[in-house]
Amino acid sequence: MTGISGLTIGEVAKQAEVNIETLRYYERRGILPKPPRNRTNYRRYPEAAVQQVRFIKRTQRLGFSLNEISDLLFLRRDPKTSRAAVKDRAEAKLEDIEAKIQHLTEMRDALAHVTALCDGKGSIDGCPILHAMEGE
Amino acid sequence: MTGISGLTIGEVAKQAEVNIETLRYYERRGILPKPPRNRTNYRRYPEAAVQQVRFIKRTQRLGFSLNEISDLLFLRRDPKTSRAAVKDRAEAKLEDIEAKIQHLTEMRDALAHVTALCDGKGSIDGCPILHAMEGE
DNA sequence: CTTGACTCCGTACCTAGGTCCGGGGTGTAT
DNA sequence: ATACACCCCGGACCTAGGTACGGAGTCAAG
Repeated sequence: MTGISGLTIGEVAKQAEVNIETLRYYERRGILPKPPRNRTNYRRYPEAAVQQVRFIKRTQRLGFSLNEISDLLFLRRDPKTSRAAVKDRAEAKLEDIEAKIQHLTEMRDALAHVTALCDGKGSIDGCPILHAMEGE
Repeated sequence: MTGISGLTIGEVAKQAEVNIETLRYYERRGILPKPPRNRTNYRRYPEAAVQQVRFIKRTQRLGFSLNEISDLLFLRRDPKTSRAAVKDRAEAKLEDIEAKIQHLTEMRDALAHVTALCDGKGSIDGCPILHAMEGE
């Protein structure tokens, strides 16, 4: 590596625990700022890049998509943004997640109901689970 | 249409409330049996096809993927299959769904926690939600 | 006999979030 | 100086479950 300081893509990947390809993908998506390049066109990331990637990953774990994270990052860059705007995003996402939980809970209940019909004995012929899936 | 009886793909699609393309897709996937063709190579479905498609859709709504449904259909075709085999699939799927609910519930709690940090007042600078997403 | 709706087929496209490939250049330790 | 790890890039590939396209053939009604 040339003397100029900064982290290589491999170092960032390792520290942030993501794949190198993921970093290049985020850059293409515009979700991670393009880092400066050295003499031989290698990316040289500032130390902060690791934190930025961790932010993305943490926010993803809270249920946000990359598009939504991108949106949050734009908000963050604009000093005119109010905290309420961020809070709104968070609350909307919370509702999203609750709707998903609700949906899965309904699926679980329906499936548990169907599963309970069967004592697990006998041949498939007349299987009450399949029967339930077939009929109304 | 030629005199030979049976439903056209459009009729099945309409009755089963799916897209025509979906029926052709299921056929390619091997999840819906290939129907006989008439003189001009049009598919002529038996009446039962509508029920078969509805079975697939209902089972999907219970959380099964098309591969898993395919698997269930193979089980159903084999008279040596025990009901226990079907019940096992159903219980495994139930666990899948419960794991998903668990995961989403953790996400929801974490996000609710973060959201509660913010009173929605003030500018984005120092926003406690973003702050929480940035730090540990 | 023509028109409009329906069907055929293979293939491409879509979302989301990456991951992998291949051919090339670079950095460094021995 | 040579081996080996690292980096560059564009583009293809992956899962899942479809949906859309486009050109050609067919059907039923008027």
